[in-house]
Order: sequence, then structure tokens, then C-alpha cells
Amino acid sequence: MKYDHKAIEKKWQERWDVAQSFKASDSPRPDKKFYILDMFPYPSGDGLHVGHVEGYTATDIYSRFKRMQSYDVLHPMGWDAFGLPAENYAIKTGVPPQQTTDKAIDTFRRQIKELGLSYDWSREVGAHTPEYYKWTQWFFLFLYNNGLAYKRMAKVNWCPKDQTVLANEQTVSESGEKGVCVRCGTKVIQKDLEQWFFKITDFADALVDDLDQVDWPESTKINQRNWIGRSEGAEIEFAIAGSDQKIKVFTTRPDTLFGATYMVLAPEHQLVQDLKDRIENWSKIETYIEETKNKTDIDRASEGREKTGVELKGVKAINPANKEEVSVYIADYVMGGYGTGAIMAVPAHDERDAEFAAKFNIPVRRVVEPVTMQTVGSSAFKQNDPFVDSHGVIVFLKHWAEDKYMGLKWRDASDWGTLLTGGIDEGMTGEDTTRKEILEETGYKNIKSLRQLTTIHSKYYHVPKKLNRFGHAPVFVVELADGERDTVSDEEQTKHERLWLSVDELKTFLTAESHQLALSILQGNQYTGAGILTDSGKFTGMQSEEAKQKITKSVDGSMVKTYRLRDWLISRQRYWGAPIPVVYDPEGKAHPIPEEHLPWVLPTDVEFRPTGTSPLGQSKELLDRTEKIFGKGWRPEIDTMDTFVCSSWYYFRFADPHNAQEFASKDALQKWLPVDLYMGGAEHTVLHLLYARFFTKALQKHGYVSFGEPFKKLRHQGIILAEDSTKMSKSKGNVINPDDVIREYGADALRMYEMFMGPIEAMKPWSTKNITGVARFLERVYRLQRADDVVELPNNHVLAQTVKKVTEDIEALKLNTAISALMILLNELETLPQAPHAAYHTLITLLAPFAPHMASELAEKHGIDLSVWPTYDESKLVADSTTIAVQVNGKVRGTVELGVNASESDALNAGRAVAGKWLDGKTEQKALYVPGKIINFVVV
RNA sequence: GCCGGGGUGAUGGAAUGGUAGACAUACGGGACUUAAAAUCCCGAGAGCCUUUAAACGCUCGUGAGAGUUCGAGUCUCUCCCCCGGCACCA
Repeated sequence: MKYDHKAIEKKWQERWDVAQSFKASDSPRPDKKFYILDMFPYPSGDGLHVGHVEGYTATDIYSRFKRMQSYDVLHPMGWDAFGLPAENYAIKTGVPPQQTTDKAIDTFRRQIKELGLSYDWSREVGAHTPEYYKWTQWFFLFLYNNGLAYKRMAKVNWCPKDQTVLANEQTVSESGEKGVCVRCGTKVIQKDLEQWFFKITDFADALVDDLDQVDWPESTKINQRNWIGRSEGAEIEFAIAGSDQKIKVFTTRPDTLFGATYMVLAPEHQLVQDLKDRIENWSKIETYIEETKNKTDIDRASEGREKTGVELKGVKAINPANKEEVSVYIADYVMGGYGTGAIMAVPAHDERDAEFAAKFNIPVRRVVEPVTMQTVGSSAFKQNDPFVDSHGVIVFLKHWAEDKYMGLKWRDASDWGTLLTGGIDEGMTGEDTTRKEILEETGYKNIKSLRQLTTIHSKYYHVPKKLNRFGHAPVFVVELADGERDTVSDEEQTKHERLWLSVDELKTFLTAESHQLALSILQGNQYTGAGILTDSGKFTGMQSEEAKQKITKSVDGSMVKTYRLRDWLISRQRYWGAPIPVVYDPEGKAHPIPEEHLPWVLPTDVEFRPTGTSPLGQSKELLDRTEKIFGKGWRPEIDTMDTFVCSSWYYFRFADPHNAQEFASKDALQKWLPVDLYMGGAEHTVLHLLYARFFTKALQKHGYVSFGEPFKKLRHQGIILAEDSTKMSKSKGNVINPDDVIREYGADALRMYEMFMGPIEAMKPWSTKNITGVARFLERVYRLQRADDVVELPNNHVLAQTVKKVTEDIEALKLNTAISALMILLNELETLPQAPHAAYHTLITLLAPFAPHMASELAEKHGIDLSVWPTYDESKLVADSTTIAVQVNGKVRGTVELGVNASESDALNAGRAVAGKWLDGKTEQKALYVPGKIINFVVV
């Protein structure tokens, strides 16, 4: 009998809907709650795509699994419904965003239900509804009242033809040209507007540090850290000659202060204006400032990085270290918003400064030298010899008299001169004794280098001629012992790009010339690493790390932390967003709208076509409302909020979605949050995650929540590519529509196929023909005959193993291998005339999270209880006997069938019998038996 | 340039340091059928030896090269290539 997916899936979807089967408890047990969340989607007019299906199916399987394990599960869905596409569509067609959005949501909801996803629909929220954005506005007020929201001038991308503000992603034309309007191709200019900011930088440190507490993909954490970009350095003041004004700079390299031969201010730096009277070439300066203003950041970066700038004639600064006068420039390679907006430039030790100095003929002064090889004795080494060489080079030496080794390696300043010594015997491995001793003796933390130490035992010692991937750390592995030199032909050397050295060559190499060679390997004459100071007054001879502190102190500077992270600009000159709850009095002063007037409703009497002002500026209703409530002459704020604001707190709302008094009650938050598992794509989430974490930290600081991280565990689903392994796109016409797949194969098959494709986080191509694999599997399950009488499965361990595997794999979200385990069980059951009772029931139960419709149908038919997740008997996991391989010298020479309780000698004897012909006439040196794994004989 | 993630059959992919290629797709052969579809069974990494043919046997094989180990897809080092993110951040 054929499985009728259409009828059966419909039947169960309707039942689940009517019964509200997945409604979350109002009183979850604290130790048994699980909040499983998907990133709520933007309901695009194109409907659900297969990428959504992947993530949603994974969390659905996990949710159903957790429910079967008797957890109280909260698994909600909502809509990130404000945003640009609906507004752009409105501009084109005049159809109001409300309409298109509601329609899109209906489509999404229908599609999601047709996938059999187990959401609690009683908690559905939409960010565009007044009930929701009332609380988005409340969050604005909350931040404002706590000094975390403020207003200031900021640049926006402006299209002079369309008379509209453009988002950054709208400044790239379809052909990829940057800095132009996406619609009309006009060159985008920069315009200053008063805009609102959230002070996320107040939490910069916590946002970096607390990443250690969460179970997230390492790469996502790294992206967050990079985005925040915390760096430690010094602030140092340079006096301006003949003035009491000072230029404050931020530098991570105060150790190079003596090499600072000029300074650069960002063109927008206030001091440039303050110094106007002293500047002799003001008109040139003014022109340059004007030019910079009209450049977007994209321009600044895209112009080939050719350095430009103008000297401030008549202004000189004094290097506080050596009291020398240096000239001052403005240049757009220095950013106003980072550090102090001014730098001391050290052309000898910074690539950018070097480029600029070359162009403007500014003197270069070297003040840091790479540490040079000083001691390669001809006598035994002494423990305390300053044994050093150049540029992050690794050197390992074998002591030629005492058969001991000495290794040395560093990559950066903090590693400087670390000496690895110790009595390391030939026989030791890097794994145990050596590592331990070396760690204790030197405090050296880099395990990798210890791994390297074991390499010394090997036969080959090489010097790569080319730079390795660190760009500046060629690896030297050498042996000074007399004796074997491998003779290698010139071709061989060229082929492997290695330089083989005899002991004699090595001696030369390691002395005077070694430094020069290392230098020549390195990039030209530029040295940006740490080292030993030269030409730096009393600091000469000091190491960089120490000098940083001491030099900073000597010029009354201070050590500070600086961040790349800027405050979050939330103003959008857009219609389809949450209105910013602010009004202006007749003097133009901003006032927050009192909470009792929320929601501050988005008006509908606006045109969507750009008219040079934010769309809300045209609303008569909004203006009237403002004057009516606040008085004559008052004006409303006409910008709306970035949609990231809406998505920064929605996970709180799901805990208590209908609360009219609070964004969520403390009680509900206490019960459900934080989110236990959060699933979403990796592509656009750096900002979302950062902003959500910021909101949580702000709430925590003011006592609303008791935790600082909203998402305990985060996983990403990968991108699903089209069949030709390119990105799916409407223009290429290679988009797969889930509706079509469901119609053809059913929702269960689609769900299982997407999970079976590969690891959830991997990027993988769609393949329609591969769906037949899981579709066939489901058909075979449906056809499988269940025995009426009780029979034992001959290979009962297969059943126990399947339960174990599927349970562990779902827990780890390795759903592809969980499914293949189910397939193996089915294959096994099909070898029998009829499937034994217990095994059949277990199969259907294990299948339930993956293919809930079919499992429910079969469960109903056979009276199977799907509410309890199966367990397994540990003792049944192992088969009575196993086949293990017999190796001789590591090569497989046969297999042997061994009972579970076979003794080592029995096993080895059985092995000898099998491998007899390989052992004859040889001396057995070693015999290994690893139970359940392998037998290996070492012979010579 | 910097930071991540990868490289395994024709394809998607499996493999706590222990018989590489599970599971599936496509493919080849067979059964059933008037035929096709569906279904079921069997085969299959590359090469060599021998041979009518096969079996047996052997060698090689997880991007390349080296190392550690009784044993490496897995650990260490170097090199090559692909993908993603950031990018004048001092």
C-alpha cells in the first residue's frame, strides 16, 4: 500500500493545530525547561526558502526530541516584519507595506505549518504590530533614561537625484560599482544629519569578555571580538611648538616613540579648526577637508590606498621623547572616530606611515632592531646564554657534546627570547616528559613549539627558503651534531624549496650572516615587529615590551584600551519601521514621549516616493497628534528605528507575548530565559548577536534580568546552494521552492532530506534526485511488516546501538548520521520476514522527531506511544563476538572473529594463526592487542 | 594583507589514533513484467600478477611533501589550492 503523504500530513497538521499540541507550559519545571529558538525571519514576498527549512527542521527535531525526553519546551516563531524590501516595493507600486507584509506572513505561516514544525503558535509575534513595537519604543526610552541613547550629527549616504538616504548596501550598483545609488547610479554624497545613537560602547569590555561564557561556534566568537576590536596601547601628548595646545595620540607601539618623525591628524579633527590662525596654507587645508567630507568610507578604502594628505604649514609639534620638532599633516588615512583621531607616525616601523613618508619625503628613523643571533657557541651552551635570532625565527639545536637539545622560538614580542632547554633524551617523546619539564622550567605556553621539539628526533632538518604563511616566520630546524648529512640533489632542493645544510654550512649560516639572510627573507627593510630598541636615549637596548611601559611613563602618557566598535546609529530615514518615540519643543529640544502615550503609532497618511525628507515628515496625522498632546509648535521625530532594534529583544517577548504592562514579566523571564539553543545563519549575524547581547547587558545592569548573555548555545545552519553549486538566486532561476518539493515528496521527505544532506553547518548543494533516497526510506518504513508475536531480533545489539547513536547524534545536532543509523536499522529489520515488535516500535519512535507525520500515523495504527524516548540496555550494546583486523607492521593481513571475553593471549594466538605466513621466519618484537579494535604484530 | 573554515570514490557525505569510503545518490548486471515505471537481489577506489574469465594474492590510495607512532584521513611542521568574513583601526 502506497504512502499517501498529502492526506496523512494534512490530517496530522490539522490535529496538531486544533489541539495546540505544542503549546509551551506556563509553569515549566526549572531544571527541565528548554527554550529552543530560531532567528525570526523577515517575511519576504518570495516565501520560505530551503535555507529556512534547514534551520527550522533542525530545531524542530531537537524540540520534539526534548519533549519526548519529558522536557518543558518553549519553541516559538515570529516575524521580523519591518524592513526595506516591503518599503521599496511600496515605492515601486504604491501598495502599502502593511499589506504586502501581512500577506507574506500568511504565506510563511502556511508554509511552516505544512512542514509540520512544532511551534507554539499562541506565542506568535510580529515586530510591525503596535502591540510589539510599543515595547521596542519602550526599550528606546529605557536606554534614553539611563543615558544610553543620545543624539548627534552623523554622516549618511545621500542620493542627490532620488533625494533620499541610502543604506550602505544600497550604495553598490547591480554591476558592483561602489559608491553609487543602487536605483539610479548617481554618485552618492555624504550628508550630515542629526541622528540617534545607542551607547553600545559602554559595554565593549563585557561584550568581549563574556564570550568566554557561551557555547557558540568559535568563528562566531572571533568575529564578535574582531568587530569590537579591542586593542591596548598608550595615549601620549605632543606639545605644539609655541603654543600651549597639545595633540593627543593613541598608539599600540609607544616603544617606537623615538622614531616618530611626523604626526597626522584626521581631517575632521577639531584641532585643525582651532589652529586655523597659525596655519599658513589654510585654503589648501580647507579644500582637502572638503574633499574628504564627500568621500564615503568605501571611497577612502577603494582608491587604491594611495596616500594623500597636506602639511599644516606653520605648525610644528614636539616629540616628547627626544624633544625634536616634527611636522604635522592631515590625511584621510587617519580616521576621526578611532583612538584620538590623531597619530604619531613612525615610518620605520609602520607600513602605512612608511608609504606616506616616502611620498612626502619625511625622514625615517629606525629605533627597533630585530633581535640578532648573538651566541652560537662552539662550546656547550649555558642555560642563561641570551640565545636569540631574528624575526620570529625558530631554531632548534642539538647539543653536539652532550646529546641534549636546545630549542628556541618566538613569533612576537611576548615570546621574545624564550629559551627552551632541558635534558631531553633521545627516546623521549614530546608528548609526556619533555613537554612537562619544559613547561615547568620555562613557563612556555605554546604547546606547538613543543611538538616541534620532537621533530628534532627526525632525520631531516630543513630551512624553507620561502616565507611561511605567517609572512615573517621562516622555520629553522637544524642539527649541529656531526655526522650524517643527507645528500640531496639540486633538483630535489629546488623541488622542495628547501635548503639542506651541512654542519659546516650551518655554522656559517648561524653566525654573522644568519641575520642578514633572515632579513633578506623578510619583506624589504621594513620591520614592524618587536625587538630591541636602538637610538632611543636611555631606553636603547631595552626590549619592546618593557620599553612600551617605561617610555609611556617617562612622557606622562597613560596605558589605555581602544575599541574599533562605534556607538550604534539607529536612526533610519525610512517609513517601514518603529517610530522613534521622541518629540521636539518649539526651541528644537528633544523630549522623550512619556510611556503612557505608547505605542507611538506609525501613521498611514504618507507617500512612499522619496521627497527629500523622511516619509513621516509628510504625515499630517502625526504632526496633529504631536501638537494635540504636547502643544502648538511641537514637532515629532520623523525617523524610524533600525530593524535591528526590533530583533534585539524579541526573544524576551516570547516568554510573555501578550503582556500589556511590560515587555515581559520578570516571572516569565525567570522561567524561560536565557535561550538554551539558538539557531540561525552565520552570514548576517555579527551585528544582530552583538546588539541582542548589548540589550541584555543593559537590562541586567538595571535589574530587569539576572543574566548577561541571552543565548547559551548557538549553532548556524549552512547555506544551501543550487544544484550547480552556485548561490540560489531569482535572476538565475535556480531557486528551489519548498512548496514544490512538499507536493512531490511530502514534508517528511523534505525534512529528512535536508537533514541528511550533510552536517548542518556546512555549505552544501541541493540535489533533487537525492531526495529519492529518503523518500524510498520512508516508503520502506511504511511497508515494513510488524510481527504480531514476540520475536527477538537476531542481532539485538543493532537495536541498542541505534538507540544510542540516534540519541547522542540528536543531542549533538549531527542529524545526518542519526538518519543513517535509522536506515541501518531498517536494513537490518528488512532481512527478516517480519520486524519484531520491540524493534519496530523503537524504530517508529526514533523516527518521530524526523518524520512526525508518518511516525504519528504508524503509531496510531499500531498503538505505539510516541511520548517517551526509548532507552537502551548498556549490556546489549556489544555483539557476542566481533571481527577485528590483524595487522603485521601496521598492514592489515587478515581478520579474526573474537568473543567479547577473549583473553589477550587467546586473541594474539588467533591473530598469529591468521597472519602466520607474514610472521614466518621473522622475529616478533612486539605484539599488541587492543580489545575490540586491532591486533598488531611488529616483526623484523 | 589579516582572521576563520575546508580539500576523502562519478556525487552528497561517514570514520573516540585502530579493516578508509558507513549511509545514500548516480552507474553496471540480474529478477519480476508483453514492455516500462516501481520494487527486490548482486557488483563496484585505482592498478598489478596470473588467466578464456574469475577467484586468490599483491601494490598504491583521504590536495603535496616530511615528521611522531606498533598503527595517521585523524596529531605536528612546511607548501599548494578553494570558500567565508574583515580590511588604511595607528
